Amino acid sequence: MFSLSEENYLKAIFHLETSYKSGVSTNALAEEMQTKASSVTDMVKRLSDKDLVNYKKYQGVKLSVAGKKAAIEVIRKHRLWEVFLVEKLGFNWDEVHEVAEQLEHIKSEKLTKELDKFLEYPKKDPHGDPIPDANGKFTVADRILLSALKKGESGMCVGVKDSSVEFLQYLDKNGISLGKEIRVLEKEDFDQSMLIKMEKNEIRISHQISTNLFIKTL
Amino acid sequence: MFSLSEENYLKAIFHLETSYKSGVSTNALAEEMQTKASSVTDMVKRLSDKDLVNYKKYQGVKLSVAGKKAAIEVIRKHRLWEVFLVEKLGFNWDEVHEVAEQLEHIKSEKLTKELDKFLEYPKKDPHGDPIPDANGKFTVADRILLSALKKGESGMCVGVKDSSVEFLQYLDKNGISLGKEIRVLEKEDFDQSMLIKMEKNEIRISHQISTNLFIKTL
DNA sequence: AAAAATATTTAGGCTTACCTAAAAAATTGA
DNA sequence: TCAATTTTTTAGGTAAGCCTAAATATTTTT
Repeated sequence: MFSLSEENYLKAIFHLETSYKSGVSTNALAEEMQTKASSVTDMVKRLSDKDLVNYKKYQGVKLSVAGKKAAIEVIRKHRLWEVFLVEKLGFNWDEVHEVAEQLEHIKSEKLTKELDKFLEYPKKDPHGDPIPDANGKFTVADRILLSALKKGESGMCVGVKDSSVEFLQYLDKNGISLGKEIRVLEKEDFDQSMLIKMEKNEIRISHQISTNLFIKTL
Repeated sequence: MFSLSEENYLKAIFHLETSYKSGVSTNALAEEMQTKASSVTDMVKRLSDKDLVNYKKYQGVKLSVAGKKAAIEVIRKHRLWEVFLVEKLGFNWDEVHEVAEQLEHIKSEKLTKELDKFLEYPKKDPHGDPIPDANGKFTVADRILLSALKKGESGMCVGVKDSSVEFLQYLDKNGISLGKEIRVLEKEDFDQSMLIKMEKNEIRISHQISTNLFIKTL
């Protein structure tokens, strides 16, 4: 079994690997883990000794097959618990992350399996991210950023890229939630801000907002 | 907040205090924690520095008010999670302890509160132990050991003293579960073994069994 | 291509929570 | 009571996971 810290590193590497194709750099990992580069080098060596990552000095890390499996298992648990918190305990989507960060480390195959069943095998977490199945399989839905839509185009809001409390509360405040249809009424060339229409409301949003909302075109 | 290890020590001291009136001894704590006496001395000093226990060299430890509050909070979470596992996820009563040992350390007041509500404020865990309320209040039901019953007396099975997998599986195998009525048909003077009647069955049980079953006389 | 800047690793320390071995205190019992 | 036994504490060490500061690689800039 893996320690809490090891699991968090594996998860972080997994997330960073989607952006950094050729190995995750020490600094990027340090940033993600909110720690110092020297601590990262320390841990990366330990993970490498356990064959959870492939690491060559000065060249960043990549998850091994075993490391990827472990990372996906943690992510699966994280997202299942998020669904539990929202669907069963009435948490709001901006309140679940911190608690799920703890729950994701509980070690019990039976617990994960039964929780999955209890929740009726959900495919997405409350932020629209896919939940890996018991074999670690999951498909990233074909979705694009709202910022990629042109004036006049529309789609359905299906996920958030940033799951921070601040962003989620901004969305709540503006009535933006998953499943709603969005139409781009105007797009400003200067700062990429948009005027969008959701149900009856017209909202002006900045580029930072539109690059953190996933849309599925119909 | 307290570390996982600190919480486990507080819980252990709490449980031992019910037997050891005048301070829990270092060796007893070491036994309970499955560790060495020297490690206990180490930790007890740390807990004392944090005013969670009162400790004087060679005189054992007692929980302070703060320590007792923390211990009860952990026990409350442990027992709520046990109820969740049995009632919602279909675990058997012999499968919940190990997982609850992990879940009891999750830190989120909201989670505990909402879980309690979701479970409809249960008063007892699957082993018949009382669940402290949000203020740490709980009443130990008036219950006695089956071994205290005399020939011809009867009562309802309301709890187990030993929650080990082995004991619980023994009970399952013999059809003994909480809520059932037990009548003492015979009691052997020599070894204190008993012949008991439960529903239609007569079962012979050893003293070790009867001293681990709690009974409520009607 | 060399200098400057940046990224990464190494060296040495710290804390928590454990360990063994030895010392000291408390208890038991002859 | 005082010697033997048991209990508890102290001393010194270990591993994980973090830190700072210094050294070394790599990359960028000129």
